[in-house]
Amino acid sequence: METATATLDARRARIPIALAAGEALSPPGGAGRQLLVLRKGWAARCHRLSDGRRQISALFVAGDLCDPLWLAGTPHHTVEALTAIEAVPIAESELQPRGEGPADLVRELAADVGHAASWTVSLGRKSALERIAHLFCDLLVRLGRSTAVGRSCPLPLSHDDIADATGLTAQHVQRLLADLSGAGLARVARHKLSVPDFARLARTARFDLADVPRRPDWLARV
Amino acid sequence: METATATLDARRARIPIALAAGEALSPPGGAGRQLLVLRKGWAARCHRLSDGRRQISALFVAGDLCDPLWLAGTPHHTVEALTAIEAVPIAESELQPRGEGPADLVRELAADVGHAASWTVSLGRKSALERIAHLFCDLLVRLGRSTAVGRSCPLPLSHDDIADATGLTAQHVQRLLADLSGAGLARVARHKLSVPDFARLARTARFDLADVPRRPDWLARV
DNA sequence: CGTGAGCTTGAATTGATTCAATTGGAGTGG
DNA sequence: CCACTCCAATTGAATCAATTCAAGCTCACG
Repeated sequence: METATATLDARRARIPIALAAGEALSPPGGAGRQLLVLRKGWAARCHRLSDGRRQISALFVAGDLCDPLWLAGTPHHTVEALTAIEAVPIAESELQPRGEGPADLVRELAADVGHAASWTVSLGRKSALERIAHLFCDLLVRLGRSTAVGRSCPLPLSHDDIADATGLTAQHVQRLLADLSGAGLARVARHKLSVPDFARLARTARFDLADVPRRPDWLARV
Repeated sequence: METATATLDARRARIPIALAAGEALSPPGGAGRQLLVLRKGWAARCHRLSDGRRQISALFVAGDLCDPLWLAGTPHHTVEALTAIEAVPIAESELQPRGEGPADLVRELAADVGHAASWTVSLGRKSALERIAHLFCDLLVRLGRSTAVGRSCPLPLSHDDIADATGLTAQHVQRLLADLSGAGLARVARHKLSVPDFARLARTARFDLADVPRRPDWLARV
């Protein structure tokens, strides 16, 4: 009983980490390997080639476990805050399944593998327009804005960010955003994404809902 | 003591699954979720878009855990044998960390996420030539053929397969293989890949060894 | 042998990039 | 309140990488 209370207190005492846009996130130190649970803001996992080309391989939004890749060993990438960030550290040991706990880190990571695979499909076989539409669908779903008919969500991404996530150039992104807007599929203005008809956007993106990992409840409670 | 022996016997009694080239692998039934450890042959995780476009998001070779994605839930992809296959089932429970066991499935999956990210970078930001070179480097390393200077490995992939893994067309793959061969970087003939100078190929591919998951020892012992 | 899948080659086309300005908007300081 | 700056967004033109379409070719296998 005392131990349980102590643990609870320790959790309540968890100190949030705050970062400004542009700063880099790194695995918090402390006993054992640690990850972050993103509370507020957006972050991106960035990879840079020797000649400067950049690719974003994952976007993190509030509620996401960040960064699963830190569990694999020496990171060869950076995680950059795209907006002001607030995050709380969580030890790997707290994420392991134990006793009655539903802490299914394995399922979470497997879902991440699936999510990464769907980006692979997008980058490998979809047209530029489909890729951007796919990205928007993915984000709407993950932000929990996909159940209503008229949908919108914040989109604190520059054209450069979108380009680096979709493997395009910022100029081409700009042209395609104009196309999407003209077709009434999606409109981006002032860091806000509006999608009048999600199903139609999903169809043009050939987007599959099953590819997006649903967030496990236990993560929100740590 | 008796329990340990029984477990050992059960493991020895594990019945290998054999499949011919072209057949589809599926998660073996039985108590609990099960995966396969590939013993012989090659397989590919394939995704198909509604209009027929195909993307390969992972290649599996002997020793690989196949398919981690089965742990995530309803699979929305297929795993196809590219050659004749031999594989043994393994229960998820056997892969969980327990007591003294080093069965670190979490680390394994995290490494898979990293591996997927490196494909994302490849597809998103590398040229067609770099992508193919990247694929070859990746395979050489995973097949354990990367430590010598003159290297070669079996390559039971058609141009179509390579194209679907790299997001290109078979015709373009053909032209680039000719280029690679002409540049003395890699030669493919009769289902065999030969690389005279791995370091040079890795450099043109901007390939990073750290992106390739090293196979944990315990997997070979199940 | 004959046959067909996979490989090879060429020419025309397209989707996306690159380069080069120009415009717009938010923030700063006078 | 207005100039000034800076960065992001927009637009156009030229170029390029990769695709598409269309033949042939080769060779492993029945």
